[in-house]
Amino acid sequence: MIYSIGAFSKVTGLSIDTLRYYDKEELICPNRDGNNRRTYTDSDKTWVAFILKLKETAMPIKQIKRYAKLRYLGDETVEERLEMLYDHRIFMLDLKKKLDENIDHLNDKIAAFEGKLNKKCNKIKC
Amino acid sequence: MIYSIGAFSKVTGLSIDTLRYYDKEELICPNRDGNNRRTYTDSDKTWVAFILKLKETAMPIKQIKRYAKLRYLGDETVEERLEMLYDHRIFMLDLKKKLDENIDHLNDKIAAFEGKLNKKCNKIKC
DNA sequence: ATTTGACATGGAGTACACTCCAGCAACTAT
DNA sequence: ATAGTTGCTGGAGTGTACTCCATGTCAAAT
Repeated sequence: MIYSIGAFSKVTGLSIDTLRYYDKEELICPNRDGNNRRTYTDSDKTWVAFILKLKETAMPIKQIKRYAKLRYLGDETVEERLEMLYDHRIFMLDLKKKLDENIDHLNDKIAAFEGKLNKKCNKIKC
Repeated sequence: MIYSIGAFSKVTGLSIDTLRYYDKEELICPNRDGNNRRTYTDSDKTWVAFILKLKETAMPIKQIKRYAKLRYLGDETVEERLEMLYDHRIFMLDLKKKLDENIDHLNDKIAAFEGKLNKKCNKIKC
């Protein structure tokens, strides 16, 4: 299956401008047809899904770009990419730890507020 | 305990420029001394710690600002702030879900890569 | 034949969250 | 008294990740 930029925009949810921006940044490198128009494949679709996952966990474009470069270089770069993924896993586990702590903190905060509200309610007899 | 902007910058780890920016944005509103210099208190320290937690979980400045406004208005705004915290908790739990999914996905990806590497190793007999 | 529509490019503009700088005031140490 | 340090303001500049725009090409529809 081959997609024009408009069709690909629809299936990925990325805007046409964003796709062109990603092309310029060499994040997603589509082929071109006889009229110099970008042609995207299903393999690009898989790749976009992965990029979006990396982005969801705050991997900056530059780093994704580095990964993309390695990916386009082929199988010889598997080790290097694996290293990147190991690093990213550490980053994500750290993020998860922080997030869990923050959720705990938020729960404490909410409990404190609820206590405060109850006292207030008692005072005004409701 | 009262802190000058420089001292407060050191205890919070926020740069002097950031503190002035947060003041301008009405996120942290320090008092001023006779020479119009900002004076921060220990209560501001607690507040900064909370702001940093909100920021760590991607709450945008504008939203923190709204919270700050309510906070400076005093106890009558507790209900409203509690609402914001409830919303933020939902946001954070959602973030956590996404993050957990992404970690799972990353683990799968890593496992796939490791399999690929092993095959390669077998091919070249190492 | 011309209009329409999707696509192309280069470059400007935007939002966010800072970060830096020029120019000035006031206290502090020598 | 002069230099140094710390602080003040307003405004400009930075990096990231888009987003928008003017202008132009090409194939298909009318």
